[in-house]
Amino acid sequence: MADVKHFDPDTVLDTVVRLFWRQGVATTGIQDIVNATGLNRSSLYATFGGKQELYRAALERYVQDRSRFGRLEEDDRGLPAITEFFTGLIETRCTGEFAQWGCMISNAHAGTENGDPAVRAILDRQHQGLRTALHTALLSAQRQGQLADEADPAAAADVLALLAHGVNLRSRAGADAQQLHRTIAAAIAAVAPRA
Amino acid sequence: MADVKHFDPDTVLDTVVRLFWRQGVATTGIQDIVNATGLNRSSLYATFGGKQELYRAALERYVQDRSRFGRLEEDDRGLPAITEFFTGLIETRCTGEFAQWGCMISNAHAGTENGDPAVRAILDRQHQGLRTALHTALLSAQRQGQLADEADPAAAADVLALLAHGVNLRSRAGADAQQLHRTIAAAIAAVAPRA
DNA sequence: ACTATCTTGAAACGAACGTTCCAAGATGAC
DNA sequence: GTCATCTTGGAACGTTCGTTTCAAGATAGT
Repeated sequence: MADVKHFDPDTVLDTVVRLFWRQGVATTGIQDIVNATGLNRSSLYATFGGKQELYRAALERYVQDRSRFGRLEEDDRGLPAITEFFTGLIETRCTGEFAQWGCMISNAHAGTENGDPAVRAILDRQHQGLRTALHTALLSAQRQGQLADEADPAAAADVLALLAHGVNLRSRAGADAQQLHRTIAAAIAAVAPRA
Repeated sequence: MADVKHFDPDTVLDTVVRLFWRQGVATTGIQDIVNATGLNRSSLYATFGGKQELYRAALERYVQDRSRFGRLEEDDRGLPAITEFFTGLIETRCTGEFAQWGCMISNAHAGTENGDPAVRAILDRQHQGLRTALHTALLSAQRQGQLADEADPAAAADVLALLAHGVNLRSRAGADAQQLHRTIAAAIAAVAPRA
C-alpha cells in the first residue's frame, strides 16, 4: 500500500546517541543530526518526532545499549565483580572511541535536560538500578566473607553509586585513568577486612 | 575626560553567575543576561567581551565566592571538619536559594564548556584544591587518632573528592538530602577506627 | 498497471542566536 | 563652558535554530 523507510531507524538512533552523548542536547543542532545520519528532516520528524522526543529516545537507547550493571547483578563473585565493573567503566571513559565523552546519564544530570520529567525519571531509575546492582554484589561478597564485619552493604552501595558519577565527570575533563583506578580500588578496599 | 559606568560590574557578574550556574551556558542567551541585569548589550560587550569570556569570568567568580574548601583547609579538627564541609554542601545543594542548581564546576564537567582549555584548567585546579584540602584535614584527623590504622589519608581524600561530584549531580536531579547525608556519613565512617 | 499510502527532498517558516555598529547621552579635566 | 572620551540605547547585522509544508518519488496490494 505504501512506501517503506529507506533507512534503519535503529542505526540512525545509534548515531544520534553518539551526537547527544558527546556534545549534549543543547549544543547539537538538527542540522548536525541531518549531516551525521544522512537523513532528511522530513524523515527525522516523521520517525522520531521533535528534538526533545528524539533526545528521550536516544537516552533510553543509551541506557539499553551501554549500561553495564546488568552484568554486575548477575555476577556472584562479590568484590571482584565490583572491581571489574569499575575497571571496565574507567577504561571506557578514558580510552578508545568514547574517551572523554563521560556518561550520557551523568551529563544529563548537569544540564537542563533533567527539567523534563521523563528524563529525570530515567536518571532516577538508572541510579536506583546501579545502587541495587552494587548492593546485590556486596551482599554476595558478604556471604563469601569478603567484607569486614562492620561493613554495611547498603551504605557502601550508595557510596559506590555516587562515586561512579565522580568517575564519569572527571574522566570527561580528561582525568588520568590510573588515578581513577587507584581511587576506586581504595574505595572498594575500604569495605574489605584488614589484610 | 570620559563618562563612567552606570552600573557595578561586580553586581552584574554575580547575576550572570546565577544564570550560568542554574541554566548552563548553552541554554542561556545574551538576551537572558540583558533581561536579568538590565544592562544594554553595548555595556555588556564593552565590559566583559563576548559570551565565552563572560562565562569564564563567571566561573572564576563562582569559584571565588562559592568554594568552601578554603575553610576546610584551615579547620584542624579532623573528621568533624570534613563532616561539616559535606553537611553544608548537601544543604546548599538541596535546600534554599540554590536548591537543585548543582555545582557550577560539576556542571561544567558535563557540558561542552570544558572544551575550552581555560575552563578545563579551572576545573582541574578546583579538583586538586578540594583533594588537597581533604588530604590536609585527613592528616589532621590522623594526628588526632581519628583514623583507623590502615586508613590511607591520600587515597581517602581522592575518594571523597570524587564523591562530592556525585552529591552535586544527584542533588541537581532532586535527590533526597537525608539520603545524601547518610551516604556521606558512611563514607567518612569508613576511615574511622571501629567503634 | 493502477492507485492509495507512506516516504523523501528541498525550500521556507518565524524566532532566536551572538555580535556589531553608530548616534545620542553623560562625564570629568581644563 | 568647552571638549575629548567613554558609555549607553536601540536598531540592525548575518547565521543558525527547531519546525512545517508540499510536491515529487517509491512501494505494496489489488
